[in-house]
Amino acid sequence: MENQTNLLQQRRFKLAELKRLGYDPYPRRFGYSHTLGQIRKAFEAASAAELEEKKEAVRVCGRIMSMRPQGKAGFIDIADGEHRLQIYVRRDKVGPENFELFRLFDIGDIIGAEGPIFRTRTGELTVAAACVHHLSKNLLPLPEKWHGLTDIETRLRRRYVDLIVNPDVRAVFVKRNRIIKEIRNFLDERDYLEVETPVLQTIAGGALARPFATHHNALDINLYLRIALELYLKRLIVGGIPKVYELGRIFRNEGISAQHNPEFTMLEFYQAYSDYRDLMDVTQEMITRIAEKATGGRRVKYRDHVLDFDSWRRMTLKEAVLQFWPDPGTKPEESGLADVETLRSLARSVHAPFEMSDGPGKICASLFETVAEDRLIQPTFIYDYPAETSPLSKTKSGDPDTVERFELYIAGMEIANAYSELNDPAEQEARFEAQLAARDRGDEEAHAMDEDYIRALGYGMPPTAGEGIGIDRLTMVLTDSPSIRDVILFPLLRPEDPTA
RNA sequence: GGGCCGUUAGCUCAAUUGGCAGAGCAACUGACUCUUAAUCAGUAGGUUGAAGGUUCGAUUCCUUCACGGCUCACCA
Repeated sequence: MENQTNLLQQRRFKLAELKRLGYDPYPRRFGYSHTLGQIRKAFEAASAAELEEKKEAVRVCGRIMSMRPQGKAGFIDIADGEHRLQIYVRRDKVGPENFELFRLFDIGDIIGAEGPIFRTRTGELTVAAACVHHLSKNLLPLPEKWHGLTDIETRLRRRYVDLIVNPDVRAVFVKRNRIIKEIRNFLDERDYLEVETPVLQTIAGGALARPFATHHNALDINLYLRIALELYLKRLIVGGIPKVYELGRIFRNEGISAQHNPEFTMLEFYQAYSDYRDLMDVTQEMITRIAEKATGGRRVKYRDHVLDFDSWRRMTLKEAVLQFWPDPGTKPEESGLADVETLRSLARSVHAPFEMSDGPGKICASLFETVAEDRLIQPTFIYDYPAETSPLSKTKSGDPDTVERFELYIAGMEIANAYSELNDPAEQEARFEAQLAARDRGDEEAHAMDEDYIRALGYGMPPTAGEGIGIDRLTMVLTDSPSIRDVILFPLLRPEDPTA
């Protein structure tokens, strides 16, 4: 702590020196001629002789990343987070007064420089400073230049420092932005209308999850932060908007892990006159295009795997259970996956969790998660889910226990979830009643009754299919990121210990 | 929430069985006008995450707590 105080004092002293010498320590603006990227683009190809002939003067600015002083001269590297550029400062070029200013510079300071572009003997593109400017002071020293900042906790808590010293971090978030832009392009081209629906809701519906609770003072009502976008978007389908989407933050009061952050970004899109099979085709086209645009190809490295977006698979949930069954000796017949007793003994044999109150559908879903989910590395649609776990989905014709629903798995993670939307208000009401019964039995994540949503269906909703895509997880897959924290700039952490 | 692991200088890391807390970079002073992990000489920097305990002596062993990582549970 003492040392940090010393470092701080030294830098504060230099700040005072700037003032004493008549400089504004925090000037208001700096007019630059080029960004560092523009410098690279404009001059990277030019030879030393060409640059020498043109002597093109530039004004550039950025943060000092390293300094190599040499008595009456010195080199500094500045960076803007993406590009670096070397500045060469000579006392006989900038003059004694400006050279004194240069000598007050610290690594981490924000500075400007003006002068002609040239190449050093070693070929490095460099600004030969005619004058340097101090733009902002670094009081807290940056991490060292070799190992940088690696401590995960510090990187997340001080993401600004992480971004300064770890260029890969910025690249991830640039790619995340490209993914989101490409989603909008894809949907906008196809005439989906982007909308915004309430984050604050009196009933947190559309998914099975525990919500965050809050309170509105003037109305004196309890509210929840939304756990899904679904029910409002389907109200808009009722309202006659046949293709609609929202890209927004949702909030779930659940555990935190490498795949879960309490707030995360979801795309949900709905289209009338379609069913879940139509959405599989749309999804395959959309995800393949995004992968290609964001990564430059259809084969994408993810950890130890190469994901191939040219070979998608489709299989039912039951087929997946059978295909990935670990022990040939106990491998069940497909018919056995409908009988509760058989399912219970199968679940015990592979240590799949279940409750005695669970029906066959729920146990079958548990079997899937235990034996198949991790193995679904290549893009795979798993379809036909048990009705028990899907209160908003339409059942398959002739099979009331199965719903028209699929999930997309990539790299062992659930990336998307879609279904043919239940649009029969009477059946929807009955499904909500069944969820209320589950809630009474202690299931905190069971869906709440939403009378207004039933009423909306009462006005008539066309046959509709809808889908949610987890943007954070999709970004993980396309940026080779092992943790969701790598693709969220400021993931939720406990507050720092104030006594530390 | 459970289990395991971690926390030492601003950053990255050492420290023998429990026996003087150290290095590199950053910083400070000096030298150095084409360096790029610049170089050379010197200096300073520590309540070892916090609080207790055992001990002649604790970075090291024990207990509790804080924060983080991995993992399981839950979920997307």
